[in-house]
Amino acid sequence: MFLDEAKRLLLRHGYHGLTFDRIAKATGFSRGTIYLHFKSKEDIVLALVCRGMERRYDMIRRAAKFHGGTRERMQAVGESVDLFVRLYPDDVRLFHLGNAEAILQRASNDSLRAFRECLRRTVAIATGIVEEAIAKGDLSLNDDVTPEMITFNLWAITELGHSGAASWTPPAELGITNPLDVVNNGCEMLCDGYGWKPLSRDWDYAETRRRVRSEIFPKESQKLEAMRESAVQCMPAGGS
Amino acid sequence: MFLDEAKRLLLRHGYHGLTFDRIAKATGFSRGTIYLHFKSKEDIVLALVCRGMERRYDMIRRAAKFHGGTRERMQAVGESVDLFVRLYPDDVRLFHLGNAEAILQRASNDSLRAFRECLRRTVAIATGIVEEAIAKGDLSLNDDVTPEMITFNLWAITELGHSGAASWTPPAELGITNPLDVVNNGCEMLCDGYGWKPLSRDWDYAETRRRVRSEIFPKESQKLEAMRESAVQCMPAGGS
DNA sequence: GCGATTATATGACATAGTGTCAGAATTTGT
DNA sequence: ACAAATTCTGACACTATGTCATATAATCGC
Repeated sequence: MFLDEAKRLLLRHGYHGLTFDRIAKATGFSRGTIYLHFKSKEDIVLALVCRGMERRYDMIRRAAKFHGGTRERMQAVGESVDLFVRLYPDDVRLFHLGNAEAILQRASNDSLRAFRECLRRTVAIATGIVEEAIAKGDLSLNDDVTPEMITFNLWAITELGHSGAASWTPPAELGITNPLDVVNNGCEMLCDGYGWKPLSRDWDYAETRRRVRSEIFPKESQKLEAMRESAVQCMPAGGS
Repeated sequence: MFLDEAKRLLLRHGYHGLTFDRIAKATGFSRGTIYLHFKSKEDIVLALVCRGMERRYDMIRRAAKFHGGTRERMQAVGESVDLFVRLYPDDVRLFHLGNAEAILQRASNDSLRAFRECLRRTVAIATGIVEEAIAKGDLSLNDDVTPEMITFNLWAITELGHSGAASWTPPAELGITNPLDVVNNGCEMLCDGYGWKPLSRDWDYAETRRRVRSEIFPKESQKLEAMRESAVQCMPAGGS
């Protein structure tokens, strides 16, 4: 498929290295043919982003069904994203790459709509959990605070942390050694700040995360373990 | 200057609308001349971003000197960024536009270094305040939490909130009506979560923000007021 | 099986932007 | 007033884009 080849080229050569000519050469079709499927190269990039976001959405949706308290379920959502980032770092890089004006400006309306729709659905899951927490009394907000605000802030920490993990400007260069831990800690502290019960000091959320992995994502966790092992075998003495 | 014209074109026509030809036409110089100053159009964009970031850095530095407790000073930093976003929304849009692989991939090493250096300096101010808070006992962190982590999470909320405010994908489309309030609330709750004293329930941080405005940014606040008034006069009945 | 219709694929063409460089124009120093 | 240094130019070679008349292949009715 065109998309797979485009993804390969994009990851290998970066945005400016992805051209219709190259995709044509690599797939054996002519340039004109590819134009029948995609309006522009930016359209291809956004299509790739959408494909990855749908996969992430599926994982988040599964996580949201975790059997536990509302804050545990939000934690499960966080854990699913963590897992996604570890399993598909390439997709995370694409998310960041695609979320730029240079791309969105030229993408087709259809792709753009699909993209936004997927984002909306994804965020809605989190907001649903917040609303449930309010309904159940685990969380109570001031009048000027909406459930969407909590989602947005959790989302910001998560998104920027993971973007940075994969490709952001000064990666771990200054102070941040493990972005995934930072994200987790930030979300936990933010929920504590909002007084979302049970607070982190009253509950072992690390244990919750382990349960999420074993109960909801056994296959994914296993795959991750396999990846880790093969990575260790590839470079046993550590990098530079 | 080339940069001013480039900024105008970039804001009006977007990334793909900015070309050397247009800058040349608009400034009266030839294309070749502009190439003597900038390696590529991406280099121009990054130079614009740097210019704006230096301005923001200056405001943040001034804010960090606010006379008050450590958490108040962090609040002052947040307020300075809030002010910056309101005063120079165009620059915020450029930050977001420039922070993309499509740009960074092609920028010159010099610009890139300047860009990172400015970011580092800016973030360092915040981290310094966190460290001082720890030293003074206003804040105490678990062993596995570093000052940089707090900075990073505050930064994530701020950056993404403001990016969204100016140009991000689903703007206020779903749930978020005033991104600046969201950012402020998120930072406050995050600090509360970390237990940074005095907690928001024990201190009137809205009053602190007012003091920051009048004591450190009187001119800027006045300018903002003037902008608000002229905006009201331009469209007195409100938009669609 | 066969002609007709529809879907899919092609590559040459016109257009637009990039980056370079030998040499022209201008400024500066004396 | 003249040479040296600086600044600027626009034509050139190149790469990529997006389009479209035409060719090829698949599908369908019979």
